[in-house]
Amino acid sequence: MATNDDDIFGAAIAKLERLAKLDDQDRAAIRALPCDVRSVPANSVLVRNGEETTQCALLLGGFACRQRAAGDGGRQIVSFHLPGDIVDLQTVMLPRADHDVQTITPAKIGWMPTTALRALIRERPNVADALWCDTLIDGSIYREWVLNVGRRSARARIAHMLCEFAVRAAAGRSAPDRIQLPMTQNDIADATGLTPVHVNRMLQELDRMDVIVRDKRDIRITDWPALQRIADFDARYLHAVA
Amino acid sequence: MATNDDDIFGAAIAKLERLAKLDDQDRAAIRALPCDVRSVPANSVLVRNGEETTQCALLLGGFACRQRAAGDGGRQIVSFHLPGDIVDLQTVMLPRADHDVQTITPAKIGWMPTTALRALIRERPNVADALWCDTLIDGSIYREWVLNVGRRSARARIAHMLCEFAVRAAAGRSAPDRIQLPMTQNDIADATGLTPVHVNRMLQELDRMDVIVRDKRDIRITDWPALQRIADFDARYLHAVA
DNA sequence: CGCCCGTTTGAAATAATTCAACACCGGTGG
DNA sequence: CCACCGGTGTTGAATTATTTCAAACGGGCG
Repeated sequence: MATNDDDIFGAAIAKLERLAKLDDQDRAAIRALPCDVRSVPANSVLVRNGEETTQCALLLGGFACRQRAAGDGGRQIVSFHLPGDIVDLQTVMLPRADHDVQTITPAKIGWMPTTALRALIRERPNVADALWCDTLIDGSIYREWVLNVGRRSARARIAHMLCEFAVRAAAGRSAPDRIQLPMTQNDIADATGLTPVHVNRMLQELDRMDVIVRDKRDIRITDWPALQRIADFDARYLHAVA
Repeated sequence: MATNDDDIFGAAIAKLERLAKLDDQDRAAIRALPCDVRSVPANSVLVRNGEETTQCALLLGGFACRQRAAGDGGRQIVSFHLPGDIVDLQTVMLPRADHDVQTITPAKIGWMPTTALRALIRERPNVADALWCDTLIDGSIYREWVLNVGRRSARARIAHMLCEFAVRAAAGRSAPDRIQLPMTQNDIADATGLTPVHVNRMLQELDRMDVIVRDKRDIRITDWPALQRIADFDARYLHAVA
């Protein structure tokens, strides 16, 4: 079971394994999935609102975001995605996408036919459980985001986004203290429902408050408890991703 | 297959049937679900954040909302629920609740053991498909809400909430023109991330703009296209609930 | 070198909040 | 039967968080 260069499913399996018990057959079935690997530049659209899809994108490397466009041209990022995430699992059941998914860095994508995923789900109940858990956790994250943009101050929203990203990037490992943000301040603005200039000012404020220190997009969290407090962050909504 | 008084699953089955093909055995299996029916007053807590649950609540009559509490005492409603909704489906896979569910009117609830639901999902793939679709649509609605509170003006947020509620209440039937809101302006405020007084002013504004006319909580939509335009509402995110 | 993207800064404008008071209504109890 | 009461809705004025607009900076890259 050593991870070799071809084990593109490593991160994804590790993630699913945190959500449900998988046996050897389950793992083998996942590894047997046909998967077309491609490298794409930043800002590539992986899923487009309204389109019908026959392929599912597994994020193998790099970062992506899920977003909805407002009628006035504004956009709202509704989630960020890390390596190991199946970025459009809902197209397995709901073929017509209701939003966009876009890479925010250069990324490596594994494309899998939805039919193969569907078959996997029917044949491997454990995998189905894990994937269902995954969508439920996505739902939980969305709920937290509604709370975040709906009821928290600008400063708290940004702190919260940092907290979430830090613990998700840690992926089960502990104590996230340094994060390399893949997204621009503009992206943070679109994720928190704020203006880029206000995001900038709030980041400076968090810096002045000595809870983070910034070196461009490299952020060191110097006071994790304080950041959590400011953010009103309670990791339980992530359901033991940690 | 005539609906009798005991057919408490009518609304739920109708809803699932809109999401996936069900056969007679599927329907029979659903109807065979053990279900303990109770009437509860308004503001009853059905699911409490942090608690482990062994029962799932099916909303048979009345209305409920799903909400998260902010650390400062504020609350954010993240969705409303109508008769036929399984109000805490995620507890089937994720036993520990990450939010609250509360009735907003007197309601009739059918309590079902999660184990029975879990067994149903394992044995009836069609039902599993329908339920999965349902959770995916919930996710889509959450995404729309993130956009709503994150990027739209107060007026648009409230208009959007009205639009969504109107088409969901219509449940497949067309042209919703009159809706009886079950929630207070305070609830609307908590759902849109606004203040109760601002909600009040915006409702008045929509009234003055002649797109709705109000008689306490009874709202007649007099200009549906205009309301949709103001709301930036596009029903596709509801995925053919209509 | 020059250009573009992302970041930073300042000042003015505004949407929404806050606070406080009042009207209304159905229900409850004296 | 009336008086009171809490919850809901409404109004006004002052305050504030955030936006808007505009301009400048810096650094990586062709």
